[in-house]
Amino acid sequence: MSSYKDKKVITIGIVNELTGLSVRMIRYYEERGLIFPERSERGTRKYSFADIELLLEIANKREEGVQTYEIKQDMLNEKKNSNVRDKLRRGQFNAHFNMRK
Amino acid sequence: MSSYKDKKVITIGIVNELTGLSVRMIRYYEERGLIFPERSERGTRKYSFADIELLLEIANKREEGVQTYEIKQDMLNEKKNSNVRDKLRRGQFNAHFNMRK
DNA sequence: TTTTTATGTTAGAAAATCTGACAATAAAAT
DNA sequence: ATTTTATTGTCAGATTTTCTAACATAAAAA
Repeated sequence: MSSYKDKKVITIGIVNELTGLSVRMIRYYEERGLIFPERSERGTRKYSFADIELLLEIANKREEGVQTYEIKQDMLNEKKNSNVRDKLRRGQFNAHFNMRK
Repeated sequence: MSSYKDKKVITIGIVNELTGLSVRMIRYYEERGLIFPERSERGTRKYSFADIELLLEIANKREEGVQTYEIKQDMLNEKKNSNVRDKLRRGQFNAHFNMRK
């Protein structure tokens, strides 16, 4: 279940070191709804390795000129697709499409 | 190679949360040579998930009344044994014991 | 042309960490 | 029985890290 990859334990300074993204940009991508760090008791941000990988993908897309808004849409689509795949995998695909037949 | 488990990216406050050990104790176990966090540029400690697991083991042994010195010796022995296993696995066992035959 | 996006920078406050020291108790060693 | 070592806690002052909010600017989009 909760693997190391998904545990939110990394502070923003380390994320900066690991991604090369400025602290400003890391916060901005949060503001734009691309990442969702947790917060400690008194408000300091905590990221996971998964977040870091995501930030690296975001950085790549940004270098290609893709805007944060589009990146977000892409991410939402991917999530939707993976949900569909989940349903397929669970054999609910037919159940869904043949409900009334 | 460098998996998430071994990357030193976690600050001592988070280690405290994750292990329940006081910051004082975490530093003390370092002083006693049981753990080896890395340091950031200006000196703040950075731990890995592996370090955290080790700290939990240390905490267990301490609760059983084992002293840090003994814990360290145990760890050194385990390392030695795993080295022996490595050599065995590499087929160097016989080479070692039959050198002069 | 006006608005939005994407960053940088700065300022002041708050949070987190560091080292070193002193204290106290328990346990071990002599 | 006395002395020493081990294991924590706490405190103080300094340093580092992070936070929010604001202002600035160039490029891109509308």
